[in-house]
Amino acid sequence: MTTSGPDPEDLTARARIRDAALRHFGEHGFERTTIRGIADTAGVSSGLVRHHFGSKQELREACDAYLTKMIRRLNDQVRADMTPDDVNYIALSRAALGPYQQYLARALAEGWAAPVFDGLVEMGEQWLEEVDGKRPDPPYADRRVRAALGVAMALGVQILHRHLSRNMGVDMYSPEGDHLVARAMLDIYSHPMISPDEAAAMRDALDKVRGTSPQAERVTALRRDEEHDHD
Amino acid sequence: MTTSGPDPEDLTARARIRDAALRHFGEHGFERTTIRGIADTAGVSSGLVRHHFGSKQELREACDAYLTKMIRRLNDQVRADMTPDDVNYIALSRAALGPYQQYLARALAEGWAAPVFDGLVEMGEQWLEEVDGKRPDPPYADRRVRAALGVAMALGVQILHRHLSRNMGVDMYSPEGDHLVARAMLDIYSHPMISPDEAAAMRDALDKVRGTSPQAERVTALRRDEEHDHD
DNA sequence: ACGGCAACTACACACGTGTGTATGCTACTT
DNA sequence: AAGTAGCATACACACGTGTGTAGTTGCCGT
Repeated sequence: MTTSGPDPEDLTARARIRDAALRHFGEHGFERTTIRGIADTAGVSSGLVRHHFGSKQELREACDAYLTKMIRRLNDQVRADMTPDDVNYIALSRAALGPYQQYLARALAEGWAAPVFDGLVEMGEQWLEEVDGKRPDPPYADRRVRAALGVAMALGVQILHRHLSRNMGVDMYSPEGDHLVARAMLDIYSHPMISPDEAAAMRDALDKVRGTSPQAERVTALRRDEEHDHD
Repeated sequence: MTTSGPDPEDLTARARIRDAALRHFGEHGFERTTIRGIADTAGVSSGLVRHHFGSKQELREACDAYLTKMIRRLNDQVRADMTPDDVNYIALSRAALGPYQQYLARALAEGWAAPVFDGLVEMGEQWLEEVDGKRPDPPYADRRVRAALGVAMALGVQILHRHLSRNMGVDMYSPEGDHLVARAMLDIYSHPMISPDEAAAMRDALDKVRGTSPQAERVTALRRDEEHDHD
């Protein structure tokens, strides 16, 4: 559909604009991104951006829709040819999202791209459905909630990549950084951070107190302190 | 220091502005936040904001510094009176950050507030130092990297609270939502998502291939597909 | 060949917003 | 009582940026 661009090898202008928007939104966020900037990288005039996508808002929604479709396709594919020894579908997802990770992280952090998030949750849910069978004890919480939390945690790593890179000393997206992250993630995912008995105790405490906790006083005390010394 | 405001019960104007800025930045992000809006909620004129803090940028940095100091104090306190049965320092941190969670999440997602993040990593590192002793096997990765990843993951939940609330059906910051999240988090933290043997296999694979993986082809295939059907 | 439609551009407008400056006001000091 | 320093306000300017509109090119079907 649509006509071919000046060079058949190249993408159509509309696609180029979309890609440029993806990059700009991802790198600078929605607000700081200018339509003129997008048009510039796409090699078109700013008016054309408006011509194809009605407004800045609609352009972003188009980006979301594009990624949503991609996620859904990825979902189907994973669901289709998932083999037992191919457990680290996480790595596959990350690789597939590839250049759009940045945009995805930004958009999600800004509260948008809901369908994308939900798609990921759906994937996580399917995965949990399979994994839950191997568990001896029943899960504490609803599967969807756990899936959503898992997705949010995984995305947190992407969103905060700057801070992570700084703390690691190497860029997270460089080969070394990626390797480092993968190793650490593997370690985290394969080891419980809380022992079963501790967890049980905390669960009891959680279901019991529910309202005011002994920590509340401490917190308020902390905040009172801080008000005294000069800002 | 500084003079007392019109009402000694109230905070000084400077503090009120800072708090208002914290709220505005947290709710709407840096770009969408206007100085006039902050001044409005603080009950002062926009000029006064500029008078106290030089510019919008400096105001944000002041907010960061304020939170950094608070985090550091929290760090010290936790380090001081941490008792064995008081493992869930996470809940304490969350409670202490309280109304600033929103700001923190936004600022970190936008790449700022580096000292705050580093402070949290430091706390996580200390905690890991204690926990690592109980482990039978040596960790796969550097402690700081694991701490940083843990912090990023925990913060991801805060940053993506909107999406989580939507998927849970209740507001994450409501009592019910908080309870739900706490339960699920407890479940996640107390159960490894990957079994030890799987982890070992994946670790071997990870250290081995390193370069091109069999997934690469699949991914490119995925992306090729998507280029054909009309946008 | 020609009309029409879509792709694309250039230009201008309106508005929000950060920032600068001049001015009034209050409270404390000597 | 007067002066002075800090607190607070109002007003105006400059600039970026989203959006609207008119105009131009080029391709395709009849």
